[in-house]
This record gives sequence, structure tokens and C-alpha cells, in this order.
Amino acid sequence: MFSLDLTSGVPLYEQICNKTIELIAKGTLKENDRMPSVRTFAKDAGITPNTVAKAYQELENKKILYSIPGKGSFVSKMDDSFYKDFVFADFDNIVKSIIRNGIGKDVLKERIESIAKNQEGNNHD
Amino acid sequence: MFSLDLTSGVPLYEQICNKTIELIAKGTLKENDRMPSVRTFAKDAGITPNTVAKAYQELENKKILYSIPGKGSFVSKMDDSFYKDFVFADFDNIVKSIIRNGIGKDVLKERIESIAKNQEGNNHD
Amino acid sequence: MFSLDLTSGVPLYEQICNKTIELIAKGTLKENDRMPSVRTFAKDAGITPNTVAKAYQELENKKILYSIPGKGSFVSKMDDSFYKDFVFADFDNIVKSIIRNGIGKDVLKERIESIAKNQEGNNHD
Amino acid sequence: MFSLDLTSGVPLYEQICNKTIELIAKGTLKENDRMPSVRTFAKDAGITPNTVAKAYQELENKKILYSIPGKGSFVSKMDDSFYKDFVFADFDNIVKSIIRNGIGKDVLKERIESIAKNQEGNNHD
DNA sequence: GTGGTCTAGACCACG
DNA sequence: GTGGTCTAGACCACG
Repeated sequence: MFSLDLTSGVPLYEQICNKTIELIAKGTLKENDRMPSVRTFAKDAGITPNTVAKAYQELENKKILYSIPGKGSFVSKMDDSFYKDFVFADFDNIVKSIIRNGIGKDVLKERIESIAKNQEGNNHD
Repeated sequence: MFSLDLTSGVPLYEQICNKTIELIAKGTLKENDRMPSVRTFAKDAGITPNTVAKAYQELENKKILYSIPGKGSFVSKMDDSFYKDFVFADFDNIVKSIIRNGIGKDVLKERIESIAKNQEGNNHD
Repeated sequence: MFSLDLTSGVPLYEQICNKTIELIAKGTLKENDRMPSVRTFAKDAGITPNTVAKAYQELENKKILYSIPGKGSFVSKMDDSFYKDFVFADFDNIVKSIIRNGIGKDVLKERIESIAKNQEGNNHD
Repeated sequence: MFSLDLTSGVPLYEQICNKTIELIAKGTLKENDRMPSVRTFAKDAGITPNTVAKAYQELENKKILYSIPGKGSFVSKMDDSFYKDFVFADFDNIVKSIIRNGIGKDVLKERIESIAKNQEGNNHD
């Protein structure tokens, strides 16, 4: 569920953050679900608990998780700004920059069509 | 023309690469145009020539620039794969990841519409 | 009456202490009033009796409660130092630190005015 | 300048954050001032560089510092919300809670007067 | 030299 | 057992 890539250059704690956000966006993780404990996650992934704790704290700062010391870390209630802030933020930025470069919006819509079509066959991760 | 942001977290040499690609996509830089010399660029931007050289090297590896020793660095002829490889690469990746998360393509198209509309008024960078 | 927040980061036993002091300051709890039994409190709040016992012990150390073995825990007689020691202690500390930072006392008085004004409408907790 | 108290129970990284905010509020640290390097600070304070780095990152998340890897960490430009968000946040909360407890605002103003008077003599930290 | 990330531990309070 | 904090290192990219 939380497959990490040690060679990607993306920091491990950031991969954990991104993957968690993705799982919430997908609906796999829901409000008040308990995350794996820092130690369990670390042992399963073969990394140090510190790195998991750093990821969980980052997610807590962003109000995506909340933690109860002695109990565990849990998924927060997602409000309307969740998608806006985390899922669409990068998309919007890149669309802005492409359009600013004089590329028509219809070109982008066609690309989305073709990506969506290709994706249909591949329903594994 | 090559405004850099020291605080953005993006490495300077990478900012130079991105900005160069953007200027080619915009048409500001054209085939066989001469890039500023490493030393001129470095002095103008207030950075070390090493960083500029690294960026030019990177762009040469990607066939975006070619260099003639003793003459300088020049903009390559852009073939059809230019947009595919550099301008759309990030866009495609993020669209794939959003669609993989179960968000419909129509939601993305609407966002593009609204971004394009907002952009119309703001025609400065 | 004793609503607790598991996610606030403030230890449960400390929340119980603070809430008890607040209720005494408000006049809801008066001299010689009997506190709920450790077990009753724990069941009502959905927490372990250990935590309640720890809070009561703490309050007893501070002479805010006194206990009669086999009878229960009771609210002590509040002397003049009660407000000084518990209610105003935090206020004084923070005012000192703000004034030490060179902020004039009139700025603080104005803030109090405006907070008091806002509070008038909202007379629920 | 950054005296820390190992026995206070307040985490070291949080003491560093608070002290930095205090020094900015006082005007001792100004816009674009360079903070001591992570390693220098750690050696001077006799703590591990990790703890200093954690504090600096926390301050960066709060837009109080900005860092340029390879250069150092610097004080951000403080906008109008700085005092509101960091200096007055605790003050406002405690005033609200005291007023909610039925204590008149005039009592608080008198306390401020008397604290300010006492502070005048003590102009050391 | 600088910040950023990570390891492999440790001890703590809370429950 | 849980998260929170900290130690005392390490290596990395960037400049």
C-alpha cells in the first residue's frame, strides 16, 4: 500500500506524504481511519521510525492527519479545500504556465482525452 | 529575462534550464540563436559561472542547445518531440495521477476553462 | 460539563484540572461541593479511571480539592490567592513577555476592549 | 542570545522558535538577517544540529524564516499578520477565557498597569 | 560550508 | 504500545 522508491530522488518522508494524500483522494483512507503506527510502518518499509514520524508530522501540520499520543495517528475530516489545496494545486500551476506560453486550451483538453482513454485499459497502479 | 529565485528550493541550474525551455516554447529564443556566454550570464545574474555551465551542459545533453567551442552555445532546431518531451511531460504526469485517483476528466477540463478565462485579463508575466 | 478534546495535545488529566479550575472561577463549583467519583467521571467521559485519579491528585496537591477516603473528593475553600495562583498566572506571564518585547500597554488594553465587545454577543461557550 | 532551558519541559526546538519570534518582535532580528548556521548554533548551544534544523524548518513552515541551501537561513519580511498570528495569539486566547469566566475587563487593565510599572525598573532580560 | 535527509538508536509522558 | 523529542553521527546536492 505504501510502496516507496529509494532511488527516485524524492525524499522518503515526502513520498509517504504524497502517497497518503493520494490514498485519501482515492477514498482508500477515510475520515478517522487509523494510520499504521510509526514503528509498524517503519518496520514494514525497512526505514527508520524517525522518517515516518517526520512524514506524519508534516501531514499533521497540513491538517491531513491528527494524532493522539499513546493512541495513534488518524485521518482528519477533509473539507472542501482539500482537493483545491493538495490535489489540484500542481495541476493548476502547470496549466497556467502552459497557457502563458501561448498554447491553446484545446490542445490540453485533447491531451486529457487521450490520457483518459489510455488509462481505461490499465486499471492497476 | 532570466530572473532566478534563490529561495524557491528549485536548484538554480534547473531554473535556468526551465526558463530556457520556456523561452523557446514562447518563441523568444529561436533556432540557432546564440545564448549569453557563461560568464556574461553569471555576472548578470549574480551567480557563479559553474552553475550556468552546468545548466548549459544539461540542456546540451537534452539536445536543446548545441555548443561550438570558442564560439558559444546555440539553440538547436526543435523537432516535433520538443513539446512532447519538455513542455507536456509534467502536465501528462499530473493528469495521469489525478485521473488514477478517480477524478473525472471533465472536472479537469472545467478547471482549464476557468484558468484560461482568468489568464486573459493578465497578459503580463 | 467536562468536555475533553483528545486531539488538542493537552494531556487529558491537565484538561480536567483546567476545566475544574474554570468551573470554580465561574462559580459553578462551590466550596465543599462533591466532585463526581473517579469511576463515574471516567465512565461518562469514556476514559480510564487512572487519568481522572491523576487529575484529582494534582488538584489536591494544589489545595483546590480535598478528599475524604471512602466519601469522595470535594472543592476546597478558595482563598484570595486562588485567582492569583491559577487564573491570572498565565495572563501575567504573557503580558510580561509582550511588554518586554517593547509593545505598549495601551495596545493590550485596546485588544481587551475589542475582545470584550465581541464576547458580549456570544454568551454560550 | 539564544539561552535555552533544558529543564523547563518545553522542547528545545520550540524554545528556539519562540526565542526567534521574540527577537524579531523586539527588532533585534530584522528582515533578511542571517541566522546562525545550523551547525554553529548547535555547537554554541551544546545540542545536536538536528534539533536546530527542526526549529528552523518549523519557522520556515510558518514563513518566519526562509532558507537557501548552501547559503543559510534568513529572516523573512514580516507582514501585518505577524503580530496577530504569533505575538498576540496566546494573549487573545487567555483574555477570552478569563472574560468568559465572568472577570471584568477593568480587572485585566489594572493588572497590565501594575505589570508595566514593575517592568520599568527591570530593563534587563 | 550550507541546509536537507536519513540512520539507528534512546528516553519520556500518556494511557 | 503510542507519538514526541533528542542524540550523535552520516552522506548528499548546491555553490
